[in-house]
Amino acid sequence: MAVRTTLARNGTPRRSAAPPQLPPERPFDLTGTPLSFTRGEEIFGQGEPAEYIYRLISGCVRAYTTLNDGRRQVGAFYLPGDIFGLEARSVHNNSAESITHGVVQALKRSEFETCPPNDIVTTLMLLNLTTAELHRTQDHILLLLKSARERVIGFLLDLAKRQHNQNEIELPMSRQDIADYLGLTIETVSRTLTRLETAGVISMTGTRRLVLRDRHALTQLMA
Amino acid sequence: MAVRTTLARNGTPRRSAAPPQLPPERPFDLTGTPLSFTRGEEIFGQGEPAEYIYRLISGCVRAYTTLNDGRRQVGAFYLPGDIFGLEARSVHNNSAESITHGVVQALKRSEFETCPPNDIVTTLMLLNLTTAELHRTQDHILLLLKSARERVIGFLLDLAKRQHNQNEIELPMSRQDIADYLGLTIETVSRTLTRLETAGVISMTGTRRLVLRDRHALTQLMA
DNA sequence: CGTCAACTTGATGGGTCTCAATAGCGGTGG
DNA sequence: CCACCGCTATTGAGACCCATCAAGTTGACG
Repeated sequence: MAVRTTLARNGTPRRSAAPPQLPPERPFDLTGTPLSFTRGEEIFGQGEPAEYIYRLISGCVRAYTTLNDGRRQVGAFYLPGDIFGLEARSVHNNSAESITHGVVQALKRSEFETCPPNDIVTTLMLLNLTTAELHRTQDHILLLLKSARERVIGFLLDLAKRQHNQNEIELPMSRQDIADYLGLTIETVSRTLTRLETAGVISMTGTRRLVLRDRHALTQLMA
Repeated sequence: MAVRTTLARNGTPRRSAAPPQLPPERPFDLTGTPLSFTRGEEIFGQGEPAEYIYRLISGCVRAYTTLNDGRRQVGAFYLPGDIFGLEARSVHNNSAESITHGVVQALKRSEFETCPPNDIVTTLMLLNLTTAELHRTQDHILLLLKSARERVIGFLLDLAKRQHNQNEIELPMSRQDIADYLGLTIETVSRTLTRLETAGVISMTGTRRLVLRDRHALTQLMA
């Protein structure tokens, strides 16, 4: 079995902002207290009580699970505008870390989940968001069934769509992050990118930056 | 890439009971009109409007997605007591078929989702159920990352836990179903079961029936 | 007992992992 | 400004696991 991915990280710096103070009874249109995080900082950890839901304002966040054999599975990358932390009931079964410097808004669950008057509207919104997250996770499963090339292409196309659907893509995450998201090794990710570039369908304009040269060919290669 | 799993099934028999008539405004403790399904019958299909949520009374149900290349991914097996159809927003992105003869209760979403007085309590329950389904899906991803042996063992242990946690397991589903759930081929599933039996940790007491002989060893093999 | 589907078993090849070395990049200090 | 360092990414060679193709076996049912 595969045993090599990112093992337990060396140091996990702590939160860099004051604990959140949110105005009560205001759902997602609120301008809650922004929390600032730097590269590699943990936003919440596996096993911690799930008091908040988060909306990403800027930067990029990875949600991941650490397996008992030390491997890491990245469940999702979140980009500005995305809401995360929904998978939790009472405690988080995921960890979330900031990949870049970034800002998130935190929203206290207890303040709109249980009792009226916030009631139905917010809870239905939560339900919709959670259902959307469920869809994302199911799509992720479908990606994991495919070949390495298809996984990488699927990842790039998804990222392009979420980054204003342009052909220039920023990769805020490392190769290891991508590999752990796609269930591959960094070597396979790297090789696959090289082959795609050799084939002329993408161009690497930096290790964390690339251009989709031939979207039609890319979608063809997904078959 | 893998291209061989179950292709589009030959015939899909239609529903065998009258359209559901549910007493309005009663959530999950209701005794709704039971619908009867036979082996291979479709309960709902990809793309159909998602009017109902289902609770399985007896039998076994598979939820699956058909990919454009003809492959099939089984997302979940449901056993008596399980509630399914939650992944849908307006239309189903999954199909659900009865594997055995079975009975389900259907519950109309529109009757408790939108407006009071059913409001908060039922919607919160829906939210909890959907979150639980999200967890299941995330666990499924973790299973798909492992080796064939680990996937099969994980599948068996999960099934045992859900079947009153006894050591005798019924397999209501075919090898193809298991393979499509685990992202393997039927040959690999079959071989893996044979090897586990040779190793003495399980005993096949029929093609659809087996006994866990050594749970400790099985959990060890999961690492 | 014959037929068909489901399952098992075998031989082979390919895709990805593993191990290992090299190259590139960003930061820091002389 | 450049040399050095550490970390990340790339590239290569070999091994292994699982898919594929193909044949045989079992079981259900008329």
